[in-house]
Amino acid sequence: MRRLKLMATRVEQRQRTEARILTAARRLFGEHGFDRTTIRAIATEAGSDPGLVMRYFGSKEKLFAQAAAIPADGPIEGSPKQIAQQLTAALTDKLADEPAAALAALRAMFSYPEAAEEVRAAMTSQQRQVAAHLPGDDAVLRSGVIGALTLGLVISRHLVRLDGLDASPEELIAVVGPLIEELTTGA
Amino acid sequence: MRRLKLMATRVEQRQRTEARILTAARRLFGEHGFDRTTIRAIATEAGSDPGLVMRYFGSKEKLFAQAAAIPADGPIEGSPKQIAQQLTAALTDKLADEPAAALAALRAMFSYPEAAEEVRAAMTSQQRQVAAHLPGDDAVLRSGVIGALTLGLVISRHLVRLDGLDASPEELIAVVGPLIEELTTGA
DNA sequence: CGATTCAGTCTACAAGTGTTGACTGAACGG
DNA sequence: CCGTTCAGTCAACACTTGTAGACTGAATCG
Repeated sequence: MRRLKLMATRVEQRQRTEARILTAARRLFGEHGFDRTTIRAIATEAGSDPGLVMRYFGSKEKLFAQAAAIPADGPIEGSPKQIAQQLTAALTDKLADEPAAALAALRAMFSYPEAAEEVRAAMTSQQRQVAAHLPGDDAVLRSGVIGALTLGLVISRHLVRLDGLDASPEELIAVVGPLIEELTTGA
Repeated sequence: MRRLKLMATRVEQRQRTEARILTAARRLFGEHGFDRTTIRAIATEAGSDPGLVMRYFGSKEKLFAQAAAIPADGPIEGSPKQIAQQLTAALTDKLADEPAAALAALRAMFSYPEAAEEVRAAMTSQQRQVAAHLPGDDAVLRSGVIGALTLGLVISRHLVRLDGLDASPEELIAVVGPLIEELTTGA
């Protein structure tokens, strides 16, 4: 083994660098949005080079697509009350920590059309699943309101940092949970 | 009167041109956000010239500040139920038409810090007013949720154009109204 | 070991940006 | 009527951006 302990094999090195770039990209896209985040800034934060970022990810748009993929929620099924519980649990997660990738997508959504489509697709898909299991002829509308409420809460807490929403996730759920249950059952 | 009927006095001409620029700015800022809207595009849409836009408004940021001012809602007062009614009425307006200025502020909010502060200020001010009139020791939290719900609905309807929220304002209010009343009274 | 691949660096370019300043002609005020 | 003001136009600037390509040296492989 001629290799020093600080060195690594090429594939390891490549993976590490790509990972560092992706992490930096998520953080910066999430903090400043798509347009205000430059390839140069990402490269600097990752301790790398703009040219390398381009070679590894092809373009700024492709890098964003990889960095800002929205993690899908689990499947939705069961009775309205069970669905309410699943939605509430998912919301608790979203309120608890700040998923950098989703934040990047959310922040970019309003200035970068592709990101808007990403968010739209994620919300529409979930909404359809939910609506299919709800009673009442306004099920689609009610599930849409659930989506809007969720979106508003996440944005208000993580992006706007609205006063009053900086409570613990449990306190928030104590207030919002009943609303969601009401929306699912249609009372 | 030497002046032709198509011509106008200087102040008239100036006011007209400024108005055309502001209208164009609102539309483009609202549609594409702050960064992706160029002074050149605004000038072209207004049938004017970039240099003129600069001379009249000083800078792109100042133009945005004038174009994207958020109209304040009326004062909030009365019993919780009255407040719920006032909030619901204000929400109906926001859902009915698309106020170009507010949309511009909303869309820019996530990539342009000054716009975020504008939205934050508007929401915080309203939230404080509301919370002061609500019962319960979680009044601040509940009024925050009202703000988040409102924000989520406006964004989902006008910016994301989520399926299911394209109902008439009355249908939407029929679903959301009870939630707001519940949040104000604290049931 | 010798040839090749490839991670990483550096420089340069073409396009687009906000912004400035000079210029033109018509409206204005005395 | 003449000098001044000012709306509107045009061309250029300084700068930043994404991106491409040449180059270097170490890891890889037969």
